[in-house]
Amino acid sequence: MRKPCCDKANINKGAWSKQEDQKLTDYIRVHGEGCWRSIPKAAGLHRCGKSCRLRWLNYLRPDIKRGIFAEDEEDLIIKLHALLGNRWSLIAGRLPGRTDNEVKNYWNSHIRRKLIKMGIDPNNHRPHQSFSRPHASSAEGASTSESLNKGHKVPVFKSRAAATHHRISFTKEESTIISSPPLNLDLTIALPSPMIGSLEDKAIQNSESTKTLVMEIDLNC
DNA sequence: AACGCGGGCAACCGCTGGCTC
DNA sequence: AGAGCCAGCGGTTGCCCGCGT
Repeated sequence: MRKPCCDKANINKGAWSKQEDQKLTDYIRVHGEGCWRSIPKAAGLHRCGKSCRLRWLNYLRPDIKRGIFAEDEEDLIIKLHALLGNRWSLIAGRLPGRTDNEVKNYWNSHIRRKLIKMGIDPNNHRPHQSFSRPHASSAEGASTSESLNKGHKVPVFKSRAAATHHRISFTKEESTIISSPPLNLDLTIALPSPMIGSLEDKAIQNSESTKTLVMEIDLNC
């Protein structure tokens, strides 16, 4: 049995006060991030380290972009979700100033609903009734990280892409998936391709190497 | 005006994987 | 080799607010 990450008796929970935010911000400005476990004590906060980390990363960091998502950001999230599944931190990494929590919330509250309305299964980005793989169809409602994170979903639809170039760095794994059949980005139905299966396998084989490749992708396709 | 309901968001919880000893 | 620690991640929860009745 693992020890709790902190002494729960002396720990504040719930919403952060302005004073707490200030203490954490001041501390990190002076000492920088890192060693979250020791930060609460050092900063004079009655919070657990995890809570401090979350507050900083999702709310207090100076480079966070807040407010509504632009259309091109939304398009990018959809495309990346088709590629990466529920790997929110990876998706957020491609959206400067956005946090994984924000992206996740936005997906669950806006995009997911929107896709369902359009008759697209948000879990596999395919139309609801057809072409659903057995393991994917079970994901309706509660999708498990197992089904989404480990199995790579292949992009089979496209949004009305904002006609912009995005300079994004991808891991080898991601770029393997991207590199061949070109992203069908028009919310149209793509027939399952044997090519795609082999690419998925290839991607999994390559996943050991996380060496990042920097590539330009043209989202106009 | 009061109430219920649903959406949005911040925060928590528990698991995982990497690292160290 | 394996046990323990830690940061990071994704899923889930709970609160708040706006809207409809």
